[in-house]
Amino acid sequence: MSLKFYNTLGKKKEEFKPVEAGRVSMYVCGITAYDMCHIGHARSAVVFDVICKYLKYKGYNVIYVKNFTDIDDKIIAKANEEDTDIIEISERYIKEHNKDMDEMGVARPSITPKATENIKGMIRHISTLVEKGLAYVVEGNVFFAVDKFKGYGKLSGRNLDDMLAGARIDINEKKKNPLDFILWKSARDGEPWWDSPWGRGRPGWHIECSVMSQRFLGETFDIHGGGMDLIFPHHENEIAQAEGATGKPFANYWIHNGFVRINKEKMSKSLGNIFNLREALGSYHPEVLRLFMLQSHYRSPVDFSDESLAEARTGMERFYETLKKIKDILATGIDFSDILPKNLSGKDKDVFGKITTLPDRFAEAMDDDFNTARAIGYIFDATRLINGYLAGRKFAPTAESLFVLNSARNNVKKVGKVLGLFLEDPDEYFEKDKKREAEKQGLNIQEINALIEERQKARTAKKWKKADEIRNILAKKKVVLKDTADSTTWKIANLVKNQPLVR
RNA sequence: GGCGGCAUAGCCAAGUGGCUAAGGCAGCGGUCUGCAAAACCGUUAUUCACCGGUUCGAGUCCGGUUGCCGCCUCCA
Repeated sequence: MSLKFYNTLGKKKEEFKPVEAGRVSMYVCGITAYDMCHIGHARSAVVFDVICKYLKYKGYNVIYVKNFTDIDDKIIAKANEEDTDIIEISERYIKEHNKDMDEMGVARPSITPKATENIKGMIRHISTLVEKGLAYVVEGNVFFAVDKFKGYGKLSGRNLDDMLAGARIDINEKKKNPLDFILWKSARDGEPWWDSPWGRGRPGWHIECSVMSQRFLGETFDIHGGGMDLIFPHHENEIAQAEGATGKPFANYWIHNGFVRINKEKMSKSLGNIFNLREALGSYHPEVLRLFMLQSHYRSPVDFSDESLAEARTGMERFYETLKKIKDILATGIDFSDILPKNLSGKDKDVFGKITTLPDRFAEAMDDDFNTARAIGYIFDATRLINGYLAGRKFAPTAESLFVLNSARNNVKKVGKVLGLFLEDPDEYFEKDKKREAEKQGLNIQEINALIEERQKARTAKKWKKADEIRNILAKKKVVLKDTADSTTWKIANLVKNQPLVR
């Protein structure tokens, strides 16, 4: 099967052909380290995490580079505010970023370069552009001359004339063309600086990505990614810088993820609706957040709300309920090590046959522009199949059925791993969920357990009235009980609108 | 002003020329259960914003209309 995905450069889905067979080189624009991550950073990270994991799942050897921007106006401003230096600021937020992303189940990229570790490379690159006549120096600043690079605009689908006609370009006296962008900024007082052929200064924003990607991946590499907002000007400028210097194609494929909205509004600082990732992780299991994000296509906008996240929690519960049932049945310890697929018959054979197609269906969906939404649909199908098998009157734990359930679980977990889902032990998952929800809704777990214990006594004595009374008390607190023959488990129902997403 | 995207059931959401328009949530009916919960079964879009066109055939392609959104300034 061949992988196709949407290439922003060609504006259509294209078959993926790596530069070097069996290897994929991928660069994604990371964060500017000056503040805590929000849910939008998380979406981008999850999207490219899944893409990277899927490429590996397909057998590619993937080198994934994601940078940290650690020199920038906002970092400098923050450092001044706190009377410290940019290193301390960027190191702090890189640490926080890593902490959050680790919790989100985002695997660390192969290489995470920082801009300040690549200044020499940037200076060399800028020098090349100046030598080639693509850049010019004005009072210690170096600008890229946009009209000297004929491909300018090919990624974002613009042309210079149209852009010049646009009203919102800041006029900088030093620029020959208002669309020219800065490669090297001369240092102002109190700013960090590096020596360069043009005097003391620091790099412009775009140059770092051209230089760091090519340093680790070569002049031409496979995939370059980032958020949709980066298409213009950032990625357009990266192409101009890189191809201008080398004369060779830069990245062959460009992938851009869609944006996050909060209650149907754009998430932005001015609207004050930034959904902080640390807070999100306090309110929702990371896999709930991932499931929600991955149920939409990566290029579509995704709209966070407490309702939509509550729905995702319900969905995640469904998966883990099934995984829990399988776990419990497997715990009976019946030995199924001698069972072969050809020994199966009837329902066992039927379910086994269907469940083993899951990885193929998963790959079919993922090969089509990383269609995680469709892939998740197939996992829901598989879940219903397993639950139906388990709920059937004829179901009994036998060597054959344990063999089938074990295969089912392996298949679900195999594809789940690519999406970063079902990584938790089911009992762990529900324990964590209870704790998190109890805290969110101000409930005391000890109290709940005490009431359940009291009710259990009533139940064994068949005092149903008393048992129902306690059920009702708990129901008012959104505690839902689940009775089995000799015990009771519980969970907390979704309580939407109690907890505003963004305060 | 320029460039681009989206519009599919109550809600979310797949679907990019052709078998019955995935899947989830919510709802309803049933099975199971002391009662519940979960699960399962059944049910919920003759129709894909609207109007034309291309085609044997369109949610899917083309043109237009309406509505929503993003980028063009730092932004994932």
